[in-house]
Amino acid sequence: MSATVITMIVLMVRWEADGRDRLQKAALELYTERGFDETTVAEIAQAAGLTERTFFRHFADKREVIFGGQEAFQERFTTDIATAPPDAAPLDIIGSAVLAGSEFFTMERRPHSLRRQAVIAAHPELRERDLLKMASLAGALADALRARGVPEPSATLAAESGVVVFRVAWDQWLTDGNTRSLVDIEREAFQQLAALTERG
Amino acid sequence: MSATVITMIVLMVRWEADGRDRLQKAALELYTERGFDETTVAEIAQAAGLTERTFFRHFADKREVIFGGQEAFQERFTTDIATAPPDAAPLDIIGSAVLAGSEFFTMERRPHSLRRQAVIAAHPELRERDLLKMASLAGALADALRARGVPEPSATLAAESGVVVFRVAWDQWLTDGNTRSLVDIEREAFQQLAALTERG
DNA sequence: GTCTATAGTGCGATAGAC
DNA sequence: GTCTATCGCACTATAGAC
Repeated sequence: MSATVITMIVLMVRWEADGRDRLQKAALELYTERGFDETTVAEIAQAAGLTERTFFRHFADKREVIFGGQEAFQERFTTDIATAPPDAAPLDIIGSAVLAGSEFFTMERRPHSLRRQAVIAAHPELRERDLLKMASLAGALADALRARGVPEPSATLAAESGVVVFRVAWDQWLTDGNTRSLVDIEREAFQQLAALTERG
Repeated sequence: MSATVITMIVLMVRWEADGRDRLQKAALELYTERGFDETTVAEIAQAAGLTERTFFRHFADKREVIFGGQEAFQERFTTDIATAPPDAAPLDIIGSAVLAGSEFFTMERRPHSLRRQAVIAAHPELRERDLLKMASLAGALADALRARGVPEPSATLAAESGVVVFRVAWDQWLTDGNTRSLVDIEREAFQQLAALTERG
């Protein structure tokens, strides 16, 4: 057994587990049970065995604790864009990127996503933050397109359209009783987007 | 002259002008000069000759003061949707709605929009709120489409796409040195959106 | 119009890892 | 010595309750 492993075990006894993780779990639980406004940061910290001050070392504010791992999330969507075929249409590049990023959200992850989404939907403050995260994703997608030479405003239009499809598909995926995979729903949504210019 | 009119005049003398309006003007000025975080609600209220308590009677929070008149804004976009031709494509209906709502923003209004936008862009808290307002507009547009019988998810996809075009065009409209009208830029952006499926 | 809870910040101290 | 995670205390401002 290496010294590092021993150290980790010692730390886990002292700190039980990664503080950040514990804070996120405690927050989701408390926000679900009592609601966002009725939960204080002190309560979350206490439930995680930490202090209020430590909470704010990990998360800039009370909302942010629900949106952990945004960097990893964003990276799943953007990594493949640089290596897409050089002559591909902007919306096709974005389509592949959205599908690639969404593969992570398997059916096993659906219950957790559902719990998280319920909390977000119930609190405008969290909905706001969610929209900002989606805007950040759109920005990252647009950046990746521009790096490939796609000019403005096409890059932004394609990126934002991709995020729209993701959000619409996401909501459908989490709809009561749904059994279809997220990528499946997204494929259909991209087709419906293209069909929008046809007469109804 | 009715008693109500006399009362209104007396009140206007007593309050100098509409309090809500003065608070908005003072807030925009202070947010521009000092920044959002460095400005307290007490300072805004004082600049408007009112108390802190009165500020919160008019606006739910410190951000909301920048987003006055959202209802009127939203209505300009949604009113014409019900009377659009019955066989029109969803995205064409939305296109007309966005252009109709945008006509309000003439070149004379551009300087004010520019000042407002600069403050919003500089402060993530305000950007968040702006995104929520845009989401609200998208929701209203989708509602209007559904009322016409456009099914989901087409209604939401079309509405969200329209708001994407509006936002992209809005940014271009406020770009340094721009002389084109907002609706002009939007017309082009809708075409570019349709062209997104073509190979680049 | 006054009172109060709590979100969020600044600065400093402690303690362990390396 | 540095770096990182934690806690402690004092403080202000927002926002809501009374």
